[in-house]
Amino acid sequence: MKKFYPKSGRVILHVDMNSFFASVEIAHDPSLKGKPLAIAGDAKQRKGIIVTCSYEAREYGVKTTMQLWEAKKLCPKLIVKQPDHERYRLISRAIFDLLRKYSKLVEPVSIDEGYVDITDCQELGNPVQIAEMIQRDLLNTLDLPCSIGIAPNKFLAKMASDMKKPLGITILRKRDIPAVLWPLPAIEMHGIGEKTAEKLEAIHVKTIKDLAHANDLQLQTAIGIRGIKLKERANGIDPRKVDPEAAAVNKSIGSSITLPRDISNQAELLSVLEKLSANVTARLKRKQYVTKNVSVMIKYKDYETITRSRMLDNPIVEASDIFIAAKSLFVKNWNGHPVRLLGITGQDLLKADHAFEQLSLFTYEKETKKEPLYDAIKKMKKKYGPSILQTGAEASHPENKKES
DNA sequence: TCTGGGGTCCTAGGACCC
DNA sequence: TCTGGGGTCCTAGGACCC
Repeated sequence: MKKFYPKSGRVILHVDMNSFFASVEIAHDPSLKGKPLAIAGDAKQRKGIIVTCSYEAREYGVKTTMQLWEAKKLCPKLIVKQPDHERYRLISRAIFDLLRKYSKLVEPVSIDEGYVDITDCQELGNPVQIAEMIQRDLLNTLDLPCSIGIAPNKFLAKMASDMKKPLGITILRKRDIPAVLWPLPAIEMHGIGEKTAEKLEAIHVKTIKDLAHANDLQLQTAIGIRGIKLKERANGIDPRKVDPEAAAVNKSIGSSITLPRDISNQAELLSVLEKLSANVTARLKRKQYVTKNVSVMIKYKDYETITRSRMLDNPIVEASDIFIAAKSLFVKNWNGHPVRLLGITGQDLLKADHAFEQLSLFTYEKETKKEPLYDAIKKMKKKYGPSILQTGAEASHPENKKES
């Protein structure tokens, strides 16, 4: 069989679900098939923006982040559904399970896209055949369309999956770069947004080709060290590995809400913070994290936004602890003006079992010197749940030894 | 009648230490 | 008697992505 790539090269797929939320709703309720459908929040709650929409809706000019009223003006027959994130998460899990049937090297990037390294999957077929199988499989078993990019690295695979939608399969080889990638405007590149595009424009970098050939020093002056990385990518260089573990680890977990109306009453705002604390706590616990840093975000009526954070002496996870930290940050930094949005984020996360090691040391040595270590451990278990791993100290306690 | 909510990564400046 | 140089940690904000 002919090889698509030299033996030394990698073969990476980027699988990108097409208008994911809308497609899930259509799969769930086939009567929506072929109709203009948009997923949007409740306009009365000031959340009326289009999150995703079906391709039929796109034909009317409906786009993501558009105001709902605007979309309805463009497409009066637009069907609108509120997002059902629970369902999307469930389906997402099924998608990645399906991908892992083809290769263990699957790295979810977001709820609806991920990379698959199929370098060592030759026995399944050539790369295009594998992509076709995956695409068919997703369509047959979950009724969901996707686009797939095939390339020797992540960046090119990502760019490739974007080129044909819906239900596309696109190969982007290194030798295709000058003809296929370089003519695109720089802002089309993954990693370049509006601001960066403007700065690049100022040094006459308008296309990906311009970026690929740009002067290093000029680039660095214009957009910093990132510029060099982006230039490498523009030249088709991207050594990042497909890392199945990467997505398994959270760096932060937060919860925020745009209030139904602007609020300047402190008691009301604090009660919102309390709910946010409970939400963050629930999610930290579900994923077995504790946090060493709490940050509060306040967006005022005029969209001015501040974030204030603080490192904590001890990692925490209880809603009451998070609320205390958030409240003190809020009270100290709120300027009294009407608030549009509040958010709380736990940053510097630790896995609860790992945090426990730190905590026991800290607590034992600094706070509860008198307390026997195994009593401290019992408290920790009560606080963080039975999921906490046994430690050497606990295992060696007489009470735990009689079985051995 | 003002773009939601979930994230990641990077940078710059100050504090502090050696 | 004006004071170098390096390193780490922490905080705030910016940019980007889906």
